[in-house]
Amino acid sequence: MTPDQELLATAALTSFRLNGRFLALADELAKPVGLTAAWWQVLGAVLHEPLPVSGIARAMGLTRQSVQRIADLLVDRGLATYADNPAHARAKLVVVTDAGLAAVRRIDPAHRAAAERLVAELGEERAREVVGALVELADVMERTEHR
Amino acid sequence: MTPDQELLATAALTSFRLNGRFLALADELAKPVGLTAAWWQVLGAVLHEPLPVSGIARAMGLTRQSVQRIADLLVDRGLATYADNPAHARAKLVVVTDAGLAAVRRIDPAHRAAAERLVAELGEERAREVVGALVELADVMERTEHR
DNA sequence: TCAATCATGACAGTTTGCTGTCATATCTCT
DNA sequence: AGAGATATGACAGCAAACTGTCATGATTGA
Repeated sequence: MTPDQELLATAALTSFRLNGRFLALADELAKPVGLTAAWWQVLGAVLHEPLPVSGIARAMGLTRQSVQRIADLLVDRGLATYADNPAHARAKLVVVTDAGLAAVRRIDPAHRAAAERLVAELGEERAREVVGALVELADVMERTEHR
Repeated sequence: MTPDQELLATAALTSFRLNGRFLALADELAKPVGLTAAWWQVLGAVLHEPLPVSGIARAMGLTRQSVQRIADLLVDRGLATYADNPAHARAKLVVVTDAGLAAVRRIDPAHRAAAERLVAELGEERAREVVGALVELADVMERTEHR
């Protein structure tokens, strides 16, 4: 493999590892509150502004169908509801309910603790650099692969 | 959310996005050769040295069961075989066959092109920094969360 | 205006990875 | 040597994301 290929391979394999760790952490944080990582993620996407399913999917880089499944489950559990969308008859808005908001709020202390642990480990400044690099890579991947 | 929480949330969401992009890219590269991203990954893990299923799982940060499933499929398709492991009666070694090696080799040109595109986009030096940051973050996550 | 195109949700089926459990092989320690 | 701990594979079931397809609501352009 060329050096460039090695770099890409390392990036990909590391991204897979990292994804696994973040998923595990999210599940760990969400579980005590009765949520899964996916549920938390969808709830988080509509905390500040209600969005239709397809909008959530776009924001998270997932397919409509995946998000639809989760959204239906959330509504079923009373953590979210579907509200009429003035701009679109079929695309109802996913809105967090009080119960959903309360659940997300209960994750907060553990979430904060985990965040502080991570930042402490890397140092404030390095932590920002590292996350910045992550964002830059994701942006480039999205721009590059889309065509 | 505290600034630390925001940073963790950004890192996690970006990691999910990035994971999706790398997966899509890997599938795109592997598909013309009749492989999936997961198959390619497992084959790649045993290209240089045969490993038992559990060893592959450890190397990739996955569970034994996931890898076992893929390995069985690979053997079924003749891309790998199970060889006796002198060190362990039950833990057979996964070995790439000629067909498996040929498949991986056929991915090479597209793999190289994709790698060059990515590095060109970021610049040689920045690309290394970014991947370094990714590795550092993954390492910290693994060290931090494991207890 | 209205026909063609696009966006959205619903439904079905597939893939991949996970957890849990069991039986057995290997290793460790006294 | 042998008991307990650990590693491994097999099997079953579940969660989450994907692709494909269809019907219908929105948008756009001639």
